[in-house]
Amino acid sequence: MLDIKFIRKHKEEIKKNCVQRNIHCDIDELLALDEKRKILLAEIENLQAEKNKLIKAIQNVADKTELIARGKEIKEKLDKLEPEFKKTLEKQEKILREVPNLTHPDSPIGKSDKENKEIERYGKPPQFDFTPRTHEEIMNNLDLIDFERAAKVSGSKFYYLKNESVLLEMALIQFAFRKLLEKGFTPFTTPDLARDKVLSGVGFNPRGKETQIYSVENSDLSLVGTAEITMGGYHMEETILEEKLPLKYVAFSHCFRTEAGSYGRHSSGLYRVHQFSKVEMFVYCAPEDSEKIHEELKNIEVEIFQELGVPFRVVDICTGDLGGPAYRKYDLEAWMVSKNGWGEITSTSNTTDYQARRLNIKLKRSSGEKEYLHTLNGTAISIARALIAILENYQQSDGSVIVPEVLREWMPNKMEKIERKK
RNA sequence: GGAAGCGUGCCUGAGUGGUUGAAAGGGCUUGCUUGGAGAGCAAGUGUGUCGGAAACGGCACCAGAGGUUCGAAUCCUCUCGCUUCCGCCA
Repeated sequence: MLDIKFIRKHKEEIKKNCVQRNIHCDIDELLALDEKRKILLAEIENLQAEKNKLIKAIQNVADKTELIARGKEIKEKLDKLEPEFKKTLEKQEKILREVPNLTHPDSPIGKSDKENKEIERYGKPPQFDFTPRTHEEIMNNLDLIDFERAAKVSGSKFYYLKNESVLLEMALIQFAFRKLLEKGFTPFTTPDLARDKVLSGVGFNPRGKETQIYSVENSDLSLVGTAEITMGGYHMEETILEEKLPLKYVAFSHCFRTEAGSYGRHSSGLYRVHQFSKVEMFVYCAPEDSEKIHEELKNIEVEIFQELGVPFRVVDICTGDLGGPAYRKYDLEAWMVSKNGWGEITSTSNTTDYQARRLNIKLKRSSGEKEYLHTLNGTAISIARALIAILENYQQSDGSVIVPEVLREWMPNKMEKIERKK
């Protein structure tokens, strides 16, 4: 959420930003509601001031009937104005929540992911001297996954991992946590459900039409789509001392996505599923540090996937593809046989104070001044996507798969290769 | 899940309808005192929002949302959270 005062002062800039980010919201309507809100507020406050004076006066008067009558009048007026004020405020906030964050000046301008800009590339897409398999074929062949029975138990796009893929998942988690611990991050596991107000604070719309979020009936809880939600909510309604920043957290959680409306983007296998595990980085920092830390998060992701040894590139996400909260976003995209191209494996965003304002998280300077802090998030490893990248890039002509060297220490007997069971 | 109790400022804690934005103590800040520290003394010490160049002033806030009343931290309802007891359970 942006500061309404900022929007008042930079109306044209905000409108232009909405257009570039391909988000439709009526800024004129927003400002009109804001004006109305302020007028109503002034009226209400004047009445309340009169009321407060009356309350004091009434105590020193013998015959209270006249003043009580006046008090009743004031009350009636307030009873009319207050609901109107509330309604106006709600309308205003509804629009305000839809206004996207400002955009980093270097973010490429563009309408869709086609205009994202590649800024770095590591490794080369593998040259196979055989017909490479998709991860789905590999996993079926090596008995690493069971979609059919998951469909029976939970529905389509759910899966059981099985055999070595389970071990790989745990190895990836261990690998990611050790890496982040070395870099001074504090480890967490988080709840997999969160209150709707946390979801919307972080920037997710839990119960809208096109929501990606599963909600629990008869409760205000939803299954989290990412640990960004629980880690962003972690410090909500708090003020953090400047000297404690930055707070660097790494969290494991399960992630649940309805993938509603994703039919046009059909993909088979593990690429787009209803549930997966993820190790997520989340940072709270002072505003002046967020750009630098965003680069750090990107570089950590690069380091992780370089060590995992899969070919990938880094893209700078263009305005039309940024989503609401992000000021700037980088994705890592690995080479995938199943996509015959690049597929997203991580994403890191600088959301500046957009989430912090909604979640009411401030920092207190040593001077005593308070302001909203900045939040950032980034994927360390998203297991399903990482499995795709590893299996498809490490596959051998005989159908086996080499285990990336950095993962072997977490595998039983330092397993080097996943082979077909006898 | 059942029962009971509780939720006040940075902390402890008073306050059960009216001059309480809120006693008292602690903490913290500043000044005095001291060779220095401590003790002591004095003053100050919330947030949000609106108006204002500022000084300052209005309004709101005693978990949150509603209600009763001329008037609510105080009464009523609901929600959230915490504590204790019982039940259940990985």
